[in-house]
Amino acid sequence: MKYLKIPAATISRLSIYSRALEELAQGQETVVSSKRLAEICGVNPAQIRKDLAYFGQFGVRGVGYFVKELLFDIKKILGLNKQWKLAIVGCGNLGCAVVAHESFVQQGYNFVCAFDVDPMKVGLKLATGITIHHVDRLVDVCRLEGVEIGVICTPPNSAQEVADRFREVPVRGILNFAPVQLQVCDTCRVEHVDFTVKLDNLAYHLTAN
Amino acid sequence: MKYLKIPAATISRLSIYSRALEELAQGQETVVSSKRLAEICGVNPAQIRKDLAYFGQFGVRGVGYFVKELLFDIKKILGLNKQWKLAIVGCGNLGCAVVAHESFVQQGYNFVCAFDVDPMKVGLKLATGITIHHVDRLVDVCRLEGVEIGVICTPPNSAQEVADRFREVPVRGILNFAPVQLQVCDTCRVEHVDFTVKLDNLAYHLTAN
DNA sequence: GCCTGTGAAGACGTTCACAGCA
DNA sequence: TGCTGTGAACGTCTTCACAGGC
Repeated sequence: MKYLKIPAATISRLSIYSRALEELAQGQETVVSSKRLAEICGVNPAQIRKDLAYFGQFGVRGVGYFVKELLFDIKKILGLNKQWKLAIVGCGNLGCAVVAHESFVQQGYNFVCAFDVDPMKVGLKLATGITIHHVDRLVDVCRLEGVEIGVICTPPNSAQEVADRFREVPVRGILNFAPVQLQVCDTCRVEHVDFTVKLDNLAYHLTAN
Repeated sequence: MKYLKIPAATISRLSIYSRALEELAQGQETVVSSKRLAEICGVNPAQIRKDLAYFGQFGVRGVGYFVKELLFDIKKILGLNKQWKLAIVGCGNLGCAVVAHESFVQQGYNFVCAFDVDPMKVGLKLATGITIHHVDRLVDVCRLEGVEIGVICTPPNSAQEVADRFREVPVRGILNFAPVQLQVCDTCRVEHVDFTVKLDNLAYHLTAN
């Protein structure tokens, strides 16, 4: 596996395919062609075959792909065949929404601890039962719990500080919801969920013509 | 303007540049070079110059760009020199977080109405003062308010239905937070904010080596 | 000397078209 | 016949390198 450089877009699409396959599996479908899957996901059939080809041969010529098998294989490629331990920082509406996000638990993403700066929130429990710690205890608690991925849902001006603490843990991956570019070291990967950029894209395209 | 096909990535970067310039302007900086701006945004300097070149000439050779002027120009390009009217559907944690998102108001994005299916929520007011309507009234209220962009924060299984209603309004842009591929007509543009895909990307890269 | 603006080169990703196989 | 797997063609985006101008 992974002999070649895999396009970033391929990984994102695998995630989409996995979601579509999950639907198909629930609908009792056993086989799917690249054409069919492509329609569901809104991509080119050749794209799907190429994406999969980076990782091996999963289909049967003249037939298609077995839904459950392919789903299993894609999840394995993505690293979803294990439980991930996550920490959330910032327990406002957004933080709560993220922790509660149903598809996360289902995919093996477990929030094992939560942090906030607000003394009023410290000690309270989130809906999932985890207790909110003060952000000053981030490094200790994350080490203790074996956190692998940090999620930042703080206001923009404290996001970098949080990232620095995550670095100290160390945490190897950060999902950042704050609208700022984070500075991190090479051993830490950041994925940025940026509402504003997406909205600006809409504004541009609705303005353009 | 817009003589050529503009790469989608260029538009997203303009949004990033605008954010960085906003920071610089607040820091009382009057001039910035493509090199400096590139460092802040984590891109190649030539990239910035190329991106801007699609829309005209904004800099001064030997000097750089005037921060405020460039900020103004980029905002105009993105269509942020007007107020946008948005509607939110789904007033759970995520919906509330989105409506309250500070940078939105600041950028001219105004939520003028809100909807939910839950009868317990209908009639309540959000923090910003807007009243929650039942989603059955979506088409009427959106027309009345002149909504231009719809934001979907519902669970995945009702997202398509909401998109269909938005189509009836009609709304020309949708920001979708639900983890499903929406089917819409050509005249409506969808931007998808997909947490799960981003997390899966992290999982993949933390697993890979 | 310094920094923008830009054609040309290069890297990258997607789509095509068909060989290979059930 | 039908659909996958894949080299080759194509198109797009990014980076380089330098001319142009302050």
